[in-house]
Amino acid sequence: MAAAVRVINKHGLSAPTAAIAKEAGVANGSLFTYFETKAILFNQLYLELKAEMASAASDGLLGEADLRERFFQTWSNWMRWAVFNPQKRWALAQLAVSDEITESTHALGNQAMLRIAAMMEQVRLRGSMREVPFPFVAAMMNSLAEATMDFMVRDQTHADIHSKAGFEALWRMLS
Amino acid sequence: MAAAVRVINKHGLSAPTAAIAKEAGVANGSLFTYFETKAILFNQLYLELKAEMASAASDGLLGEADLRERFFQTWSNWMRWAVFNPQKRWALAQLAVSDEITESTHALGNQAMLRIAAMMEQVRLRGSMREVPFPFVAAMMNSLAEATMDFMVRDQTHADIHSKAGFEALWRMLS
Amino acid sequence: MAAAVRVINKHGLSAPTAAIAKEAGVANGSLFTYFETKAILFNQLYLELKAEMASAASDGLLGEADLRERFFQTWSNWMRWAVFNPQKRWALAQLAVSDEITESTHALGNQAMLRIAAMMEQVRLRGSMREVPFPFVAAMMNSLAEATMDFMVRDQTHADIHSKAGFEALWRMLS
Amino acid sequence: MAAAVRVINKHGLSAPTAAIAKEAGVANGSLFTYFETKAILFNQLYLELKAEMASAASDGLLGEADLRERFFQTWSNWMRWAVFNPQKRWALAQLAVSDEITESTHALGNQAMLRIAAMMEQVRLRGSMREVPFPFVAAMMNSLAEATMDFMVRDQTHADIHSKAGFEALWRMLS
DNA sequence: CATGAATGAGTGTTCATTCAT
DNA sequence: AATGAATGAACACTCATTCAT
Repeated sequence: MAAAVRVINKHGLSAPTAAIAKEAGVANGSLFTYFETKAILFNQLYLELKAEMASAASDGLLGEADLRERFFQTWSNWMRWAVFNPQKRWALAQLAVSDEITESTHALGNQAMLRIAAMMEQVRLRGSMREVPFPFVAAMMNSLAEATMDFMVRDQTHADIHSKAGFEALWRMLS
Repeated sequence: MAAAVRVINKHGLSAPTAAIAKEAGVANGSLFTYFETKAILFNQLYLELKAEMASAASDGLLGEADLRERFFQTWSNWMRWAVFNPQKRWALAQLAVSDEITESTHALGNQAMLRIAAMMEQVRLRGSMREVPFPFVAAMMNSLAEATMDFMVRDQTHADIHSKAGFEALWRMLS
Repeated sequence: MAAAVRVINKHGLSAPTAAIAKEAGVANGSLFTYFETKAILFNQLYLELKAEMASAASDGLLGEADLRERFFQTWSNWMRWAVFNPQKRWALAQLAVSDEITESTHALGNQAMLRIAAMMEQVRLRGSMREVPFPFVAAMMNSLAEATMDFMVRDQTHADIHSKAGFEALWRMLS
Repeated sequence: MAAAVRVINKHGLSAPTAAIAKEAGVANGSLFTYFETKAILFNQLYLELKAEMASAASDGLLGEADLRERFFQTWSNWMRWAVFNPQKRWALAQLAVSDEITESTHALGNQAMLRIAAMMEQVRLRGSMREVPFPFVAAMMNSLAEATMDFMVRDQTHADIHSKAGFEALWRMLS
């Protein structure tokens, strides 16, 4: 998987399976012992990366803090993961838009984000977007997160400022 | 170009040039009379679609209305174009994330969005995001637009409601 | 023809007809008004270059001088032409080994060399190679000439010395 | 390699890799498992053929015989190889003038001829060409050999006579 | 289970030649 | 006669996948 991330960063999604195998230090064909298909490998990688990202976001949450604080901390974790794992993030972003990732994989991936989504849900239900369908709002949150990550990676010196700005924009949107 | 849009919707960006040529009703090699390279074709297509989208968004603007109204109308036009041209939008979205599209093409594409960006700028400068860099805010607007379009296309019955919800979320974010 | 020489020097014998036409300042298809086929163009070019080379070799011959002197002058002219027309010579050399040049073209090309051959013949008939078939000896002379030209072009500073050495080798061979 | 020789004889240097693969009884793409590139295949083939030719020439040399005899035997072997391997020789000749063969391959190829060259060198140093640069003389010897081979192949009935005539011409030239 | 050579369909691109204007 | 857009066969090379060892 780590090898796949590296090779995807070099070659995009057209990364040859042979290159991935080589990077992983196994033989050409061995890759297909573990993943019947390139598409299967990619779907699995997508889930793994999404899970890692979600888990990183939920890291070290203090239960007692108030909602905004906890939400912000989650958001910060999320953004930090992106900045410290640019290769993984890039691979994840590429996979997310690829048509190799099936509908059901996308659905499974969203489940990994459940804890973050739940937090957002609390904010949403008491704000202006209470009538807007949950998946729509979730998609918007995601898209703001993506935009923020992009900007943080591009301008790392002010990464924290951008992260904060992104969160505040999200919060305002949900309020 | 139209043929390319159709074939990209069928095959993704790995659409064979031969398929595009056939769809366009010309010979295999004729495609390369007009576009030296597949990448050149894609870059040009990206610009064309982006321009069409931007122009559709700016359509029939009433100069006298107040800012929010004019912004909303632009947004509505934008969203409507997406809903009525799902294939073009899909192709555009695919192209936007492709690494075949050069930096300079992206820059040129953004120029097409100048009028929309200018409108957003007016809102931004008098709101909470006045300190946030313009390109960051533009990226956020774009990402909200994308999310909204996705949702509208998926649930066309309530397209108008979603469009409105998307706009209001954007407005709140900028306020 | 001149255009063809230039383009052949750039691209070898796989020189696109389109490039030749462009270099000649005529349209793509016009080339085929004058030469039905690329092969026909090449055969004609071969003859033209060979004729030019032969004519250059025979230039300004003094009838009164003795055989060796006249032969040497011819040889010198020949070599000089090669050094001063490296592009033409290169094209001619390429064409000579190409399988696009027909047997009959080769035969015609040899006729252009008749005056040089005749001179060689005089030397041959009174020397050690009097029993060796004429075409064989002609081929040998030619091959020595080619080798000499190559060396002269590669080391132009001592072109004259190499030319002389080549001639003397030839003369010794024929003696 | 043998397949390549055969196909080059049929199609010239524009021999399709697919044809070579088929002739070799392997799949289209397998060829590229062994030779990354058509050019690499050709360079390698050139070296192999040149080495074979050189080795054939040096075959069964008697150390005791005098220089002229040994040189003649080498020459005879060389010529015999050409007559008995016309396809290989043709391929080698084509490759030698192709611009696919790199400078360094040519250099390596010449090393294969070292033993023959050394013998020639002995003759040269005691004869009229002692002042002429070695590579020039080597090129001349080669060109005479080529001319002789051509003639032998064309008129096989008198192959031996032509071979002898060629050698004597060379010897005279070097004397 | 691991290997890596073999496969062959598929791809972007080139180019000699044609032909309507 | 001149044009140059159109043609489509041809080609080198790639790569996911298989399978004998």
